[in-house]
Amino acid sequence: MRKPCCEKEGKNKGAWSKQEDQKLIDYIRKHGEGCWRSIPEAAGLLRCGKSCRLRWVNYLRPDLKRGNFGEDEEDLIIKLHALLGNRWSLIAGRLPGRTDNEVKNHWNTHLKRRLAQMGIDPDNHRLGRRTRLTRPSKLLFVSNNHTYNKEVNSQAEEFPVVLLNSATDPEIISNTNISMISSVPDLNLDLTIGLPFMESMNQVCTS
DNA sequence: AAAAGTACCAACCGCTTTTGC
DNA sequence: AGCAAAAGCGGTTGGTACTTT
Repeated sequence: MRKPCCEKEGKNKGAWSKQEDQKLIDYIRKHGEGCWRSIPEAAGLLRCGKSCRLRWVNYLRPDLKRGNFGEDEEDLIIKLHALLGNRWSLIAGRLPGRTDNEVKNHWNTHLKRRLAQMGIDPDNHRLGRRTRLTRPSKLLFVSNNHTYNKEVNSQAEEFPVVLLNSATDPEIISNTNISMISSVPDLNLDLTIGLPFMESMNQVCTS
């Protein structure tokens, strides 16, 4: 049986009070983010270190943006999720002032549903069978170094970008009427993972 | 006006990874 | 190299606010 992360008897749980927040802020301003396990006692808090860290990282940090997500932020989350999956900390790292928890919550409550309504499977970012060929849409392919925009059906209806992340996706490309492939600004993602299907994408785009 | 349903998000839990000895 | 402790991460839960019936 795994030991609890810390001794929890006598510790507070649940929502943080204003006083607790202030104690943590004051302590970290004075001493910085040292050892989380020792912070509660040093700061005079009846919380475990883990809870303190979470409260600071997700809510109290001064560099947090808060508020609604902008369209550009949502686009970026969708793009990054297609590439990285549920790697929330990596995704949040690309969104200044946003936390992994915030990004995860926003994905689960807004973006996931939005994609599903568009007929896109939010888990793999692929169009569902029924919608694939019947709705005009704009597809965006992203690799480490390149992005490719593609309109399907040539009708200019504005759809948010769709990302494909599987080696089997070029099948979609060959089955649809590509009217235009154009380069869009590089995202400078600096990602280390490789996407094998991009080789065939390059062939499609240059032929 | 009240009850039921839904949406949102802060916080927790437990597993994995990293760090220090 | 191996172990334990600490930190980090992602999934899930629970409370609250809002909306619908």
